[in-house]
Amino acid sequence: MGGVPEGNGKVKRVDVGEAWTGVADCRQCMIRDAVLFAGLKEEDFSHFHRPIDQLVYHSGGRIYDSGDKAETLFTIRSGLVKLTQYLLDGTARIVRLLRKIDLFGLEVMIDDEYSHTATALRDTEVCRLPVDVVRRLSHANPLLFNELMSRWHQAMGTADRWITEFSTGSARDRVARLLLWLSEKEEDERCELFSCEDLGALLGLTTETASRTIAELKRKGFISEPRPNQFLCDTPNLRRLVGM
Amino acid sequence: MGGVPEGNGKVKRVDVGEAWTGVADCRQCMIRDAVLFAGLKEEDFSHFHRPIDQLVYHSGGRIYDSGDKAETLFTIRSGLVKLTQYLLDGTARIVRLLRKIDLFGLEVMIDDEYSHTATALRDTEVCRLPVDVVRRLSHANPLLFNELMSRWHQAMGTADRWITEFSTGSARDRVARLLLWLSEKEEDERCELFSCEDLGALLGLTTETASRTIAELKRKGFISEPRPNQFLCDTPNLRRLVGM
DNA sequence: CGCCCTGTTGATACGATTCAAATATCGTGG
DNA sequence: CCACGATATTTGAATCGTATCAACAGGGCG
Repeated sequence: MGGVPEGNGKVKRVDVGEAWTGVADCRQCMIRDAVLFAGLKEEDFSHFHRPIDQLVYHSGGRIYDSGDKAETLFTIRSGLVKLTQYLLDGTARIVRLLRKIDLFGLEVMIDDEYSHTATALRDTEVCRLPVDVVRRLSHANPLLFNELMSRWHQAMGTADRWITEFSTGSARDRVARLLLWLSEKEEDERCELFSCEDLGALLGLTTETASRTIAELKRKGFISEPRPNQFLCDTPNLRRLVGM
Repeated sequence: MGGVPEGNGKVKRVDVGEAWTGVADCRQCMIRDAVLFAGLKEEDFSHFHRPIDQLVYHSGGRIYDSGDKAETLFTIRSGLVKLTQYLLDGTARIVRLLRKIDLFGLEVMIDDEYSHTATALRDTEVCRLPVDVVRRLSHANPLLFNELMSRWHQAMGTADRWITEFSTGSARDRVARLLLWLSEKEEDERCELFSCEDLGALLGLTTETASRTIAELKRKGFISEPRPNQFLCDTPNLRRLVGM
């Protein structure tokens, strides 16, 4: 439950992969109000036959691969995770981006394998929830059941935004919408970006176009970069730019 | 429960909107094995305090609008329905296409308004399920609970395909993937298309490009049109074209 | 019959991709 | 700590594909 390594997006290590950082005490969880288990009653915790592991993945670390045998879902305590899907011709497309409090790997409730490849885009803290625990609890506890439904609903909403906002319109519009999306959940209007390759895979553009577009927005004053990979967004003007 | 009007995509009537065609007897439903209520036991049907209405919407008929107060979800008995989402600048994007057996309006389980605009693309038969019935049953019946989860999961999978297949690559690839998707669930390799405007809104293209691309595929022999709006797909070659 | 809507086709302009090269950055080992 | 090699980013120029604008054909409907 220690400090989160600063994810500045530039961290790249060879020892990618996970590091176990303890057993979660959900009863004491700092973000518990916001997470899946918010509605649990004291007695429910007795159903936890296995401990909930907490893990840290370094930037670039693979959390799971599409097709991997699935036994756990994940909730994010901090960081950023991408879900990637591959077309049969090899091209990759990032279909979702997940942040603090978000749940991913939900498909294990239904399926026995993951449907995407999940990768940490910054250093990321997650809790790993065994699917059988969640299944058992969701049958017993109507609140958790509703919370699960609600998560599915949320995920659908995000997927729809992906289609309408990040796959429609000019490169400039898409990048602008992404910047707005990224700064949406930040207190200030700051945001960090990730590699141009990822930007491209997310917006359906080439890395070159992504780079050029960022440069153009910087030149025109819509964003500034006081420190490397720390972008300040002129959100009102960005919003105007995309007609929001 | 009568015959389904032939939806040839050319039918356009002024009297769009719904027509009540009877009360569904779910116990006797012909497609019951495949629908939401497949797992219900005899006793469960006693929970139906309100009848399940069956309706027909004509091609072009609006089923609900984004933001409408929501009290029912729908299941399709026959036909084709599009879900549209609008960007704030007015451009529309079709985010899903629903067919026989598909469920839509699932968001009412969580939300009190619909998140898309639903429109029949051909004459379409639906059953209208009151959300309170489904809610009550889903708490009582674990099979229905699972079925609901499974539907969310399915919907997510479709949304992801929308991103990777219908919003990525050249116009030709997108149209080809759509043709394959449409003929996927047909016995033969026949499929009907809809207006070029809808094609564009679905694939993120202009109507002109949609039209040109269809023409090109026809010229090159990937598809033929023996009767107006009855397309025969050379699926093996289409598949090769998009690298599947 | 003429109007409106949809689909089709053509010419042109714009924007994104592609290929190539230069530059900047990171991680490594000397 | 610095220098190096590998990797990512940036920029340029040419090409390709799609959007745009405009004109026209056909069908349904008043």
